Amino acid sequence: MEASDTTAASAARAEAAGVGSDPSADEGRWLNPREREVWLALRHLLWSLQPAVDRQLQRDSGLSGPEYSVLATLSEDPQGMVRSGTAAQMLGWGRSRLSHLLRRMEAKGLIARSCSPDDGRGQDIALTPTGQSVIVAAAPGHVDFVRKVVFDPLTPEQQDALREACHRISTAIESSGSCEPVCEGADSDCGEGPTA
Amino acid sequence: MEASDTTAASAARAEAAGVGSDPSADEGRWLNPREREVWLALRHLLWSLQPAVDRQLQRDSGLSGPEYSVLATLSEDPQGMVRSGTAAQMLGWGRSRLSHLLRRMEAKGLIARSCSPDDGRGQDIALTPTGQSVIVAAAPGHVDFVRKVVFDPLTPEQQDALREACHRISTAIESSGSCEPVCEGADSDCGEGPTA
DNA sequence: TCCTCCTGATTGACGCATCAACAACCTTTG
DNA sequence: CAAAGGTTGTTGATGCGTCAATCAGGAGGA
Repeated sequence: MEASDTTAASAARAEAAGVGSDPSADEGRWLNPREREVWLALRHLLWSLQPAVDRQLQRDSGLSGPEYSVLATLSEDPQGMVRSGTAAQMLGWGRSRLSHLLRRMEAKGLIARSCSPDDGRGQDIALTPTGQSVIVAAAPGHVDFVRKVVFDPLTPEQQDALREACHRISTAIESSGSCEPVCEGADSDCGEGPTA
Repeated sequence: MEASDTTAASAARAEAAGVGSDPSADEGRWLNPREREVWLALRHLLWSLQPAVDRQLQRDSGLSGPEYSVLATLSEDPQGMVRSGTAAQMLGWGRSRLSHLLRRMEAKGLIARSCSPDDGRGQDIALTPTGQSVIVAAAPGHVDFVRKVVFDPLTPEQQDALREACHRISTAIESSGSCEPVCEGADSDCGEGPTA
């Protein structure tokens, strides 16, 4: 199984080595065994779910996870056309990240970029027919996969508990400072389609 | 908030566009609103927790997340020295990934590599004094951060529910095929120190 | 011994994310 | 109108992960 890193053994070793800080001071310090199991389970999920989703998309549709997210975002828009910055906000990404990705996706013929008529700085991102057919073909398999790995193994009560826990942790992260990319985005409603 | 991609609206649009597959056939199809909330919450966590942990480490200790994991793994070993392949297995990583990372870490003076005496192919990875002091200095802040964002906002019952949900999803992923890197690893016990 | 096969580890190419400039374009203000 | 300042988006450098190819060392069989 994976290495741990949050409990007491190596702390003792660390302090024995003479560099650790005061053992009893500061916060609650190391995780107890029960907490450690929680953390390991969560970290394991973190390390496996996203790659698994990406793999499924790549294998079945030739799309990377981020590419799917962009296509899905566009496909959900009534206009089928979104300002670059708006898309970045909807996705909770930085402009730079989206720009790099859009360049690659444009080269693949998945999306098209055009200067916005009303604001010369803006870029309108639109789905090409290719992109349209790719996302439409990819979505059902993606949703099936999510259903299979996330929803099928959990009871509705467990699902709700998971949602609540995720919310609480996300909130704690946001109020802890160390975030900008994901947290800056608006908390408006979001589309309803083949969400990545 | 983020784009969705797993529910019905864009499906309708997709099918209206004439490329979607049979609407009523196949599996359970799109997520309902409740499920969608669960999925969005989970995905939000996926997108925010790992980066937040990485940021904290980078800011407070100048370490990347993976670097911390490697140092922690080494610091937990009684010998303070681990075979490269063993470490890869403990971390649930591919050899290649670890090799690239070790090269960079060696350049920074965090770890040292030496050929294994008994098996000429093997590499013994050891903590340098620098690496030792870096991990010892980094661990408390890392654990504090994990405690603050994951454990403080949850009741013990919620923590257990989270653990259970993570386990179930991870299991589903593993039995769904699309994984190798994380899942190949042994499920033996794991260390106890400053787990990343 | 020599050949084959397996395993351990490295390398190079590529996709992707982040950060720090930078360029282009509004918009506000004097 | 013109200068200042804020947006919007792009670019280049760098770090990181994956994949496929490769090299080096060890183990078993003729």
